[in-house]
Amino acid sequence: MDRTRIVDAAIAVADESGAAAVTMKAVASRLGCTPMALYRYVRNKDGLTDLMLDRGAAEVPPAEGPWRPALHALSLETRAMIKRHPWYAELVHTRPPAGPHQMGRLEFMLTTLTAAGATLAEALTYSAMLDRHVFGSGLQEATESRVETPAAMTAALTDMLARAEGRFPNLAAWLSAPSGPPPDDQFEMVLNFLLDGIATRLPQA
Amino acid sequence: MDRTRIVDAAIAVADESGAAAVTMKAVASRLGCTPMALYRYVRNKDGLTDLMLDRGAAEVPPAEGPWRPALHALSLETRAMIKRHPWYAELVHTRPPAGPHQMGRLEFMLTTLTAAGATLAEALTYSAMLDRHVFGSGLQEATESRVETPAAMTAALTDMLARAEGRFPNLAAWLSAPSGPPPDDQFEMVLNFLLDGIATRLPQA
DNA sequence: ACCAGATCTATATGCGGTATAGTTGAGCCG
DNA sequence: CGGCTCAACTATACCGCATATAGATCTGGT
Repeated sequence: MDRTRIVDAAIAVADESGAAAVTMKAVASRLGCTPMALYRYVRNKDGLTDLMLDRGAAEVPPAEGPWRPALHALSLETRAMIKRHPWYAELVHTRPPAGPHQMGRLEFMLTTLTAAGATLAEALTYSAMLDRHVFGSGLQEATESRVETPAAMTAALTDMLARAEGRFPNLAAWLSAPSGPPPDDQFEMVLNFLLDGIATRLPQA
Repeated sequence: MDRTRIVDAAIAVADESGAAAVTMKAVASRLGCTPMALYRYVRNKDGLTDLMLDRGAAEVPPAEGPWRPALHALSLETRAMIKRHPWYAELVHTRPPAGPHQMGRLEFMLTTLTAAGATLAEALTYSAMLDRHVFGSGLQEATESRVETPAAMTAALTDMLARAEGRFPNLAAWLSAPSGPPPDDQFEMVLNFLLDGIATRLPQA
């Protein structure tokens, strides 16, 4: 029994049942021990969360090359990681990003952007901006897939239409016939908005 | 005693002590009653959260005019509301936006964008994108102001530099001398990136 | 054989939300 | 005016959570 196995178990629980299911008891019972046994290897639950988050960050490979394709790839890789681990988007906002792989990932973004001519402060702003998009999209999609089950949506719709006769025509129209590009395309589009914005602020190469 | 007073009390608690401090007991004791008394007026804690969120949305005035200034103003007004109520950014991701004022706000964005030539699906995509930025920025700033107290930052910095000799030079440089534009300017910059992106996709007027 | 420390278990505390079962008081009806 | 009813509120209890504290067990070293 060691840290690694505990984090493995915690991630397994989270992958299967969501961030809220990660309880000390759940992790312990998956390892066949008592909850208190975990505390020999982990300071407390926040510490376990930190380890989970850093493990997620470790799954994101950096990409070499010019800043734009590199950051584009990093964003997609991060998004892919979040798709494998939807809990990541729920937890990342609850803890500071102090794990070594999390810091390594940020350091990579900073290096890439400063190499392209950004100041350090600008690089941080841009990195935070990209991460907000990546994590925010992930969180929204995770939330939607949990909340917008057809039954709930239909119920909400009926309720709303009944109560607010015609006050929300656009909303009602969309709810009665949801449409739009798939999430990956939306993600890509906004990512390009952001990268375009960065491009206009970098010194011309 | 009625719903209004309960939501007032809950918001007061959250304004003073953060979202986590909003407990049924805390709200009740502020009203001088027992926690169970609240359940006569509120289905459960999620219901109270919904009411708080809708009250926040009610504080955001819509803006008339062409789509770009209108959405720009709406974003700034929403940001201003979040500054008054930092808990908003923490809670908005935990519940579906089903309150009437929340729906009204979204309906306003959809109306504005479709009037400018966007399809309904595009309008939803753009609205979600803008909200991600507004709420994400708010959340990040709220989190930072709670976590990045000088003491904690210095501790983390020292720790990190000691352990990871030179592995994160950019990060270390910034932590030892934080710099950069104020949050409002960063917010404004990214907002303009997003509005620029929308502009390129709308049919030319 | 025995001790010390590491590892794990058992138990208990306190805080959440909330179900259930009173209790109280105001109005109404005979 | 006494008693009924119902709404509003309180008291208590339960469960699940993290985790403090105090054992128990096991293991290697002398």
